[in-house]
Amino acid sequence: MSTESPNTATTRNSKGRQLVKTALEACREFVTAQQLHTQLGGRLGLATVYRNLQALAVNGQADTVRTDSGEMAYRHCSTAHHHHIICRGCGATKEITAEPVERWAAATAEQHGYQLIGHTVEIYGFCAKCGAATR
Amino acid sequence: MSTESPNTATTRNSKGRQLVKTALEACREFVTAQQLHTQLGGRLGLATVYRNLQALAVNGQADTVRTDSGEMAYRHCSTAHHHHIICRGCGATKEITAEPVERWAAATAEQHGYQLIGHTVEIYGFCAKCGAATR
DNA sequence: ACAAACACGAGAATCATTATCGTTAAAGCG
DNA sequence: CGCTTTAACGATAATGATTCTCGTGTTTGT
Repeated sequence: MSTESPNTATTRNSKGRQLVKTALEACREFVTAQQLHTQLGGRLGLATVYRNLQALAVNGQADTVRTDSGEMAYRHCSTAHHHHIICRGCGATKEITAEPVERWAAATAEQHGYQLIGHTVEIYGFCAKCGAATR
Repeated sequence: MSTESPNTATTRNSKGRQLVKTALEACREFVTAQQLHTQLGGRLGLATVYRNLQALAVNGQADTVRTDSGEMAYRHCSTAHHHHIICRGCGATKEITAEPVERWAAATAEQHGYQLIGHTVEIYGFCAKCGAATR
């Protein structure tokens, strides 16, 4: 080895690595490992999809979030991103932009001496319809 | 039944309900169902702990987040809350206050006709130490 | 082209969470 | 106050996502 062994990430330019990366870039949205595996139609083993997604995340080439149901979702990094507002009643989801938060996140990271990688923002509540039904 | 059946939430004032609620209030922090169950020392079945925590969450008496490892964590609602900035290198976590975001969340919810219940905000990056090691 | 190291695939193992179902105990009523 | 109804409990099985294992196939460096 040269200077220092990197980390958990994969290093080779293998079939699986290519497929996962390409497929992830093709999706403009967050996808789970399972979805990606299905989408690849068995051309790649499930475990391999997991491995490569993790590797991409570690290498900073993918962002990760947790879905509502606790699954991990990945998205290719350079995609313009947005956040969600979720209704606890009917599950309706709207995309929202969060520019003030983006700025705040950057500033806060800096304040604490962190190099910003990413952030997670979600708002949940009751939408107009469900809010009315609740009262 | 009287007017309308509520929802998935528990309605009775049962042993389990009491225990879970009290234990949750005692913790000032987020706890997982498993932790709470352990903490109760088997005085309550695991499934029951899950049931009651969910019920509290649905009733708006508890907030929920997902831990880094994907587990669900609950916290009694009225606790003053904060967010976290997490280092992807060493896992170090700092508490941060996010007043601007709180306000933004409230405003955004209103804009979309939602009754705000809660939100999730997390920032991740590399802390000063790990950031230096990476470059 | 060859050897060594890494990545792959298939399936087993984990672990949190949910569902099942017979039993126990609240709540309301006569 | 005892009875009936029905929600909640407990133990355990089932589910589902993710991780691990290990033998085999590929990529890389020389």
